[in-house]
Amino acid sequence: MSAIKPSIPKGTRDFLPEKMYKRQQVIGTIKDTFEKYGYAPLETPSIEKLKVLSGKYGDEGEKLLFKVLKRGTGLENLLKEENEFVVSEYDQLVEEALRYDLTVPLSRVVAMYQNELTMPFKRYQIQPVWRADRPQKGRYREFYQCDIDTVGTESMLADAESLAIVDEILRKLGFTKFVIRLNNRKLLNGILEYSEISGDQSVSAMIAIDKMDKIGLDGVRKELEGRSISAQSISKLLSVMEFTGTSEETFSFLSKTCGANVSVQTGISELDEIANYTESLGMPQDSYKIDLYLVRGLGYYTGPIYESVVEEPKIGSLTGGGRYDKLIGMFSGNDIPATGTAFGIERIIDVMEQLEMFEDIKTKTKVLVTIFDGDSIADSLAFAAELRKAGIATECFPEAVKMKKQLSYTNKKGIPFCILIGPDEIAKHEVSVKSMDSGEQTTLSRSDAVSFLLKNSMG
RNA sequence: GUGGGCGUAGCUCAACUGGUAGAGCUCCAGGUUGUGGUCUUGGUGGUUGGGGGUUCAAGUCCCCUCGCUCACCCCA
Repeated sequence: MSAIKPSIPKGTRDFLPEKMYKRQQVIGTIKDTFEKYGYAPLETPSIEKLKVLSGKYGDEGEKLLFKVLKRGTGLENLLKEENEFVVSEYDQLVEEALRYDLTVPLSRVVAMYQNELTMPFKRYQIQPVWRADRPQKGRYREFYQCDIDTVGTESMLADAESLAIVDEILRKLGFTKFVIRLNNRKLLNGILEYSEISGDQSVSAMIAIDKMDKIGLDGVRKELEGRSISAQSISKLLSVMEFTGTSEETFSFLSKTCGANVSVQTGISELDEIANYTESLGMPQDSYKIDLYLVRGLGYYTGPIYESVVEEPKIGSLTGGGRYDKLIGMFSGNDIPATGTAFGIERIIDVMEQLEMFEDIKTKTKVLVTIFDGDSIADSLAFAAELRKAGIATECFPEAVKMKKQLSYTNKKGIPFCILIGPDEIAKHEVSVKSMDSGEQTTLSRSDAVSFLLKNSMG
């Protein structure tokens, strides 16, 4: 038998049980919090029409779409030499693609089911998404996203709630050193207008600004120069961007310098509103900071934007989101405002592993019932059933092999207790309970054993 | 798409300037036929990613190719 060398596609992973327990723990915490705030679950198909996805993620994002080859294109015939295969239209080859994020599918859903959904529509969605980029640390081709979004309200209260939820979840998971960077696309646009940067140049400038945390202020300056933005604009832009201070100080500085610009003014008041609401919601005010350098992609954001980052280990953002008031309109024809945030659970888990924030769970089984020999199978199975009836996670070894082997299994699986039922126990209608931790073993009546295990294996 | 690093047992890795492929862990069996985790003895396990070249001789040098990985771009 010559085996195929087993492997999985790059950027994908298998999640073995020990890892799944960690993932479930994180996802469970996130889901519980979402529901506590009134968000309802939604799932959408893995594949979407290419038309739905394309044009939403910018040029770079477009390249990263996993496209699905249409059936019956005749492309297979390319393998036959005599066949000449010509495609005149791209969509002859592809009409579907794998979901790239959860926001665009949501927008599609809202547009499709407008009359069925009660607005404002608050939903959460936890599903895998796919991106065809080169994997690297903290970056995969298939990964899960957890999104919450509020659709149908322009209120900054919805944005503030997103921030509060991010803060609450990160804390619940055990993060202490994180910060939510907060900015506003309107504010950014206004600052660029003030700096007399417009059109293609403003997109270009935003890319440069976004690199701040990687290349520093001088690096940004060089980037801007390299992108042929006038010296005058650069100095005007950086004179604003350079400012550091508290939220209030930043707001008043911006009002003073470029507050005449309408976008700047709107941006500031939106952020100011958010700040007030988060405070009322009881969110610690040092959890976030205004960060004028935050840009967040170039797709569909129109208002407040935010992402949360940890200082160590060095990895991209853990969560990210913002307001996108125009996206749904691309499907529905009329604009429907929306805001929301995505949790990068892969990164959250990676970081939690690196910081050793998990308690290791090897199994959830509390008791293993051994099988002494062929004659005792019925007794073992019956007692296992009794334990399960009492709510104790119990497994029965599936073969009447040597005790040594059954105990070794129990030990390796990390199951805390095992039950031995041999001829002696059966005769007296008893069972022996062995603690794998201490090695202590006692023989009890069956009902005593159940209550003993109930007491010692819970919690 | 661009640039670096690395591919040897299931896993982690050795093998001096080319000279008979090795160790630890895992796994299996025994020491202990009703008892794990420690200890101890033995055993299984390889076309050195693949192909070609140089050489008396290649894991080692050269070329090609595939794969993994890190960084850039971009992003969760």
